[in-house]
Amino acid sequence: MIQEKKNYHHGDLREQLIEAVTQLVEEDGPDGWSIAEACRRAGVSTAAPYRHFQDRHDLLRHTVLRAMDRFFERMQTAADSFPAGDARRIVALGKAYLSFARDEPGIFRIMFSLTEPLEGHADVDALNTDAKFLLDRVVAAHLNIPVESEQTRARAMALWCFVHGYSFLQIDAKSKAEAHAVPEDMLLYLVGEAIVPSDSSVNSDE
Amino acid sequence: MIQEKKNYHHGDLREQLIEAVTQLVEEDGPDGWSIAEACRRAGVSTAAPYRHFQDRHDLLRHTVLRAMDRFFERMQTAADSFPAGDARRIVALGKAYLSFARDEPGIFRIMFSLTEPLEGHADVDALNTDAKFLLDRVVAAHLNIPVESEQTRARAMALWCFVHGYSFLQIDAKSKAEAHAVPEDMLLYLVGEAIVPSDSSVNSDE
DNA sequence: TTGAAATGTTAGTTACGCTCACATAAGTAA
DNA sequence: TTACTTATGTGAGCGTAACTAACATTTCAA
Repeated sequence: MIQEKKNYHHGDLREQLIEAVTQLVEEDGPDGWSIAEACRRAGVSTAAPYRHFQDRHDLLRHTVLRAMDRFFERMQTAADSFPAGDARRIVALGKAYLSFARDEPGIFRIMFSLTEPLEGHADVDALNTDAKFLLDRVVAAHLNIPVESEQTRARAMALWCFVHGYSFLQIDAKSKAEAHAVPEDMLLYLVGEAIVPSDSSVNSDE
Repeated sequence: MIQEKKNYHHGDLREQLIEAVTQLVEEDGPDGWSIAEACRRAGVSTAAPYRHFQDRHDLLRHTVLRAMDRFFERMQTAADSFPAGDARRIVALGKAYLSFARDEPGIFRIMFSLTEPLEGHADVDALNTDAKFLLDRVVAAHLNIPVESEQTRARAMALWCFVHGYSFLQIDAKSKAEAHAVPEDMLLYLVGEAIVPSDSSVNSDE
């Protein structure tokens, strides 16, 4: 994927640096990457990146932005794969979240470690809001209650937290037997049923 | 707390380095600390730590071990504050988890970021197992079903994941309005009721 | 008392982040 | 074309951090 430059001008350095960092983060861990190594992979000097990124942090931020695109894309695809109200839809969303965490644990960690560098960035805020709304709509449709109710927000939040926590615990303890003590599907359906029951017994103003 | 050495031999360097790192991690973020800065605070040269720790990673690992002691202590205290079966017991546990994350977000993040460096270390494994058992017992007592049932393990795991995820999301988005969109107590009781219902309608072999 | 073990220091190596002055290429207007 | 501007890359060099090696000081125990 990453090819060294042939001419004096690289032509695609900005993108390839992001790509290189994306790889390095998975290979060497969230802290194991360096601008220097990314430069080696792209075949440029260590001063070149500063024509495209302000500093180390800025490069990482843009790498995370790319990752968030991929992340949200998966969530959207999962949401589209089942009709509203279908119990499998929520599980599919959870699994999309989980599978991203498993596929890209390094960048996943960084996505939720960076606070200040992403704050205020319109892109990320919009992305977050989109994801939140997506989940709210799914939950509301499933429970057949208004999107703007407190019940919807609370239950969507509960699901979000659960999947987020489960994802983290999974990638932290990947090889530990403990992680698989409870069958995944059982857990997902148990939580889904508990927080967003199929029989729609939830009242929006309860 | 941290006092510079007066004599040639510091006397308490090992502990003070851990203390310094603990502080630095909160002040400058999980990646913002350095051996050099910790040395400055302890008043020793930058070569001194290597008499007590193998390398940077080793120092961090021991810092995390201390943090885990504090963490588990809180959980234990919370568990002891209410009798078995009392609904408030589970909420208290969740709040203890959450309050640690809020009080020491830096070290909290590191606790769950380090994978390899802690793996295989008997201390940490034991600590993790203890915490897991504690939660299992609380859940089993509350539902009045055996500790060793799959229902117990699954529901304890679900609670664990939820609180873990909630903690992370909280410290990530501390200043964001979104984080407080749902009242905390409402969320905790909603999830508690959903996963571990008070009316004990859960059958251990369902 | 005396030698070994523990614990600290100074100096030096390597790697990285970053900047500066300079080089090369690409685009634009005459 | 030519000439000017802008974009993008290089090499050299600075400061800092992790780590090591050789040496110094203290403690402890035989």
